[in-house]
Amino acid sequence: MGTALNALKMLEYFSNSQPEIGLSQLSRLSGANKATTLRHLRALEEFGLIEQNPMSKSYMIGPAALRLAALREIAKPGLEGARSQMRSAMQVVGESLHLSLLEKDTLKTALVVETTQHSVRVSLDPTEIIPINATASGLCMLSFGPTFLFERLGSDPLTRYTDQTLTDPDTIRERVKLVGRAGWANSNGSYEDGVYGFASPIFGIDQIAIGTIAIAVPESRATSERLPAILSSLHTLTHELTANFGGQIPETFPTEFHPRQAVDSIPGEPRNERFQLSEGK
Amino acid sequence: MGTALNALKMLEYFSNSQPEIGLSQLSRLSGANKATTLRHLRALEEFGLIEQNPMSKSYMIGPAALRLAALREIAKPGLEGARSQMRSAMQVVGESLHLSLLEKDTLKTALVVETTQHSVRVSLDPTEIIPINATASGLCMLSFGPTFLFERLGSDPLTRYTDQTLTDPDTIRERVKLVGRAGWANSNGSYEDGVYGFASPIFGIDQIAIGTIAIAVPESRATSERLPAILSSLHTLTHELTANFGGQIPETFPTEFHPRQAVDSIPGEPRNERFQLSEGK
DNA sequence: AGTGCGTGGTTCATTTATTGAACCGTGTTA
DNA sequence: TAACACGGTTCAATAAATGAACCACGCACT
Repeated sequence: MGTALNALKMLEYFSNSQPEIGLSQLSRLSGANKATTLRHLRALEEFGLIEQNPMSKSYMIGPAALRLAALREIAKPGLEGARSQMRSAMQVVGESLHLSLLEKDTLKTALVVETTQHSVRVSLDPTEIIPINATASGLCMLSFGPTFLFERLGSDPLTRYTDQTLTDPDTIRERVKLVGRAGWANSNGSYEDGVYGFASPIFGIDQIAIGTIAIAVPESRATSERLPAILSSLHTLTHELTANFGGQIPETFPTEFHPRQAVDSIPGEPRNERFQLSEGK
Repeated sequence: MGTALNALKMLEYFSNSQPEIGLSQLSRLSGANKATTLRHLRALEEFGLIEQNPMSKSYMIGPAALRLAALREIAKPGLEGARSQMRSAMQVVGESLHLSLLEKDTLKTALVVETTQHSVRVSLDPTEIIPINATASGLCMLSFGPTFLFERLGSDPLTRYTDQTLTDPDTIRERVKLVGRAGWANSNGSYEDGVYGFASPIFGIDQIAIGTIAIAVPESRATSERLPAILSSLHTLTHELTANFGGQIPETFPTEFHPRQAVDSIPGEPRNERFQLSEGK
């Protein structure tokens, strides 16, 4: 059941590393018979979603993809799509959300959705540049974003915002490693006192983060029982937003987010009803 | 025959003016049964090429389009695709081809493919800005491009390049009208003496020209018997390149190019073995 | 309240297109 | 020269797509 879908699935096997695929190879990859593979390719080709290299006889994604993408942008401009996804996530977790995108070499706020459920909320300036050393989003970007961000860490002095702010490049590198394993990052008052941040990456087509999605929780609501809900929202947002922007999640990316994999805690603070984030390390 | 293709054809009905379509309406548009329409949409939705607005229940192009477009750019970057299409056209007509794209408000050379079949050929400087009043490409752009180009015609003085160059805005407007009906434009030595130019538009997603494709013929080979071949090459190039850049041909665009619809001739020159371009007017 | 119409979506017997093993011709490699 | 992998084709068997009728819902107009 679902011939059309099976045909479309042929498109899944094209990737950055393998933009052209031959008939037999695609037949092997998809597990379908060579004849059916060919039929599917022909159908896709007629529509323009597949193009055959007349020399090598191998197949690649066709120009119709561009037309559809342009139409998509009309139907749902990138940020509009992101906004509605963030809104529905906001309904679930009841906290403010914050989408930032990497522009050149700085992480900039692209979209803010504030919670409508609480009067005490984290309000963020939408014009702000996100400091890479002081926020969960920044750690995420260092871990999943372009390597140059990580490499030149510490070449410029890191600004201190609160007494929790990380300013030592080496400790930041350590945390970034943990973020890479966990898939998400958190920060506790390292940018603004009383604000707990949780962030996960949004990937581009090349499986490198193009931005982050973050949930900001005021200290008063930062109880550990709410953490699983936050993380699961974050996880689905990473997938939805990556899809929304036309990106691709790396295969190595965690399939779920574990509360115990937090990278930041409040040193010296006794375990209490607040997030106990680093006990599992 | 071709279920997958029928499913994909559902995507054809989405447009700038109609980015969201409901089930019944799409069923009517496509002529397919409502049940099959729904099945197709479901298949496309599962792949991500269709997304349903949960509120209005109507459908729109999905985020997978963006992913595919990004893959397409990897497999065949826009200009690379254009180059190979121009090469094969060059093999057919045996003349130099010239792709220009509108950048801001000037028409710039993007790609030049010179003929390999003749030693006498038209060579074009690839860094050149194409004067809109003196070339076939310019006339095409005025006719099919953004309206502001046409509207502010004559607000700046028009440069004269040869004694054939058009510098009077009113006569240019007259020619542009003809080009709009014909679908293609020609120029005879209005930019450089001895060069016959033939151009047709390349359309963007909004059915407005984003550039032009031109064939440049040296006077020595400008015989009228070669005109049909040139025009048919131009016509297929308009379609291929428009597809290559993800654009869409307007419904009103001519389905073929007629030699008699030429807009430019050599005033005063007797009819001879050269192109007799305006005799049909 | 009721009536009619348009909507999105479902059902199931009928029809029709999809499927895949085997096959062909060609080019490459050993 | 022989074996192999490639792209592509054939055709009987089969499994999937199809569409008329139908349902439930919402809305506008009497």
